[in-house]
Amino acid sequence: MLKHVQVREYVRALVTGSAPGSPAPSERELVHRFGVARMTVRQALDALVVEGLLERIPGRGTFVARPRQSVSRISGYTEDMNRRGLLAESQTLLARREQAGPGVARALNISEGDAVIHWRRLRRGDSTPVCIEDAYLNEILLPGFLQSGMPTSLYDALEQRGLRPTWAEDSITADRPTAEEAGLLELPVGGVVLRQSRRAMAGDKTVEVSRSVYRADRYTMWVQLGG
Amino acid sequence: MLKHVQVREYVRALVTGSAPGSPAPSERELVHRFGVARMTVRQALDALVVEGLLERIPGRGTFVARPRQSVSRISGYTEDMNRRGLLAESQTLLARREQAGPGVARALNISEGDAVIHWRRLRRGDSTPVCIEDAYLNEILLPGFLQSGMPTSLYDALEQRGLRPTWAEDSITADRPTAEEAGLLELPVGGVVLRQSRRAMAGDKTVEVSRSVYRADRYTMWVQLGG
DNA sequence: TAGTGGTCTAGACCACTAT
DNA sequence: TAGTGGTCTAGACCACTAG
Repeated sequence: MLKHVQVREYVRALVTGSAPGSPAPSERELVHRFGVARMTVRQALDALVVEGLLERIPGRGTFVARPRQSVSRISGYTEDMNRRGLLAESQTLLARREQAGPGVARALNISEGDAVIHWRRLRRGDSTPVCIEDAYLNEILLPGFLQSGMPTSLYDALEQRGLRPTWAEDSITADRPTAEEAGLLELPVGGVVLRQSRRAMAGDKTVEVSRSVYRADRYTMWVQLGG
Repeated sequence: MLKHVQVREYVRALVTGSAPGSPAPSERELVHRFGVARMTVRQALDALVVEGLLERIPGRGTFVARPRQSVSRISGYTEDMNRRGLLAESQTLLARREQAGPGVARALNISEGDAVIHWRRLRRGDSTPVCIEDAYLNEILLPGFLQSGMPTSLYDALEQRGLRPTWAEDSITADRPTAEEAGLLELPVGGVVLRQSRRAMAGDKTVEVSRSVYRADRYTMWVQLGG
C-alpha cells in the first residue's frame, strides 16, 4: 500500500466522528509514527483538506473542519424533510424485483430486462402526504436489498453500502396530478404538482433513478448552485 | 512573490484559451525554466488540477482539461435556451430605478429604500413565450446600467463588469398562473407554471434577485447536483 | 521558546507511454 | 529508449501561535 494512502486513511479513521475543531495529529508527529518524510505526510493531509475533512491553521495546527454544508451532499427526501424541521414518514406502496424497461435501463446504464428494484412510496411530512416517489435501483449493486427489510432512508441505506450518491441530475417541471396521484396525495381539486426526475450516481455507478411527484402547496424545492 | 504562485500563474496564462487536450509544459521543463525544484512545480500544477484547469495523464503528460460542464457555471435564461438549441429572445416590459422594498432589500443584503434596478422581461424561445422574469439588481454595483442600453443576456453584461454569478440559490415550486401571467404567456386554460426565485452572488456580493415564471408545458428545469 | 504549518531544495526510483 | 507523471526522502528556513 502506498505510504501516503496509509497515512491518509489512518488520519481519516482517527478524525471521523470527532467534533469540528478537534486537533488532528501534527505533521511531524505523523512523520515519526510512520517513519516517512514530511512531504509524504503533507500529501496525505492535502487530500483530506481538499475533501473538506480537515483544515490547516498556520502556526496552530491541523483541525477537523466543520462540514461545509455544500452542494456536494446530495439529499434524499428524509434528509430534506428533517432539514425543514418536519418528520419524514414513508409508506411503502410497492417494493419488488422487476425487469428494467427501456427508459429505466438506459438511465441506469444497464440492459433492458436486467433486474431492478422498484420501490414506490407515499411520503409524508408531519403526517400529511407530500410526495409519491418511484425509485428504481440497480439490483446488481444491491444484492439482498429487498430481503434485508426496507429502510426509512434510501440514501442512508446506500451510504451503508458505500453507494451514497455524490452526483445527481434532476429535471423538474410543473403539472396537474393524475386521478391516482390526487387521491394518494389528498389533493384538493385544481391542485398542482411538482414533478422531479432524478438520476443519481455514486462515483461512476448509477445507483438510483427516480420519479417523484410533490404537492406544490406543501413543498418548495430548494437548490443551491455553484461552489 | 512565492515561486509556486509564479509558476502557477505562468501556466494558467499559457493554457487559458487553449483547446482541451492541448499539452501543458512538462514538470521538468518548468523546473528548468524557473530554476526551481520539481516539488515546487508539482505544487503549482496541483492547484490547477484541483481547479479543473489541467489534468494529468501518467506516462503521457499534463493537458488542458475539458471544462467539466460543472455546477460551477450559473446560467441565465439566454444561455439556458441556447443549450437547448432554442433562440432566446426578450421583450423588456419594464426597466427602471426603484427603491428596494423589504423583501428585495433583505435578499440583496442592502437597506430598505436603497436604489435597485427592476427589470421585467417577457422571454421567448423560438418566438413563443416561455417565461416572465422580474430581476432586481443592486444599483450600487451597476452604475449607469440602465443608461447603457439593456443587453440581451443579463449574465453576459454582469460578466463584463466582473460580476458574473458564481453562486446561486433557487427555490422552485409549481402554481397556477395569475390572469396577467396567463395572458402574457398565452397560456391555455388550465395551464400550470413553474415559479423560480433566485438569489445570485458574485463572490461575496449579491448581484441579482429574481422571480421567474415559466410555462410548464414548454419548460423543464434541469439541475445538476454535486461534483 | 517550542511547536506549527508554508515553502523549498536536490536528488531518487517507479510504472507507464510513445517512438 | 527517452520522456512523463507518481511517489518518496532528508533535510532546510520562514512566519506565525501559544505558553
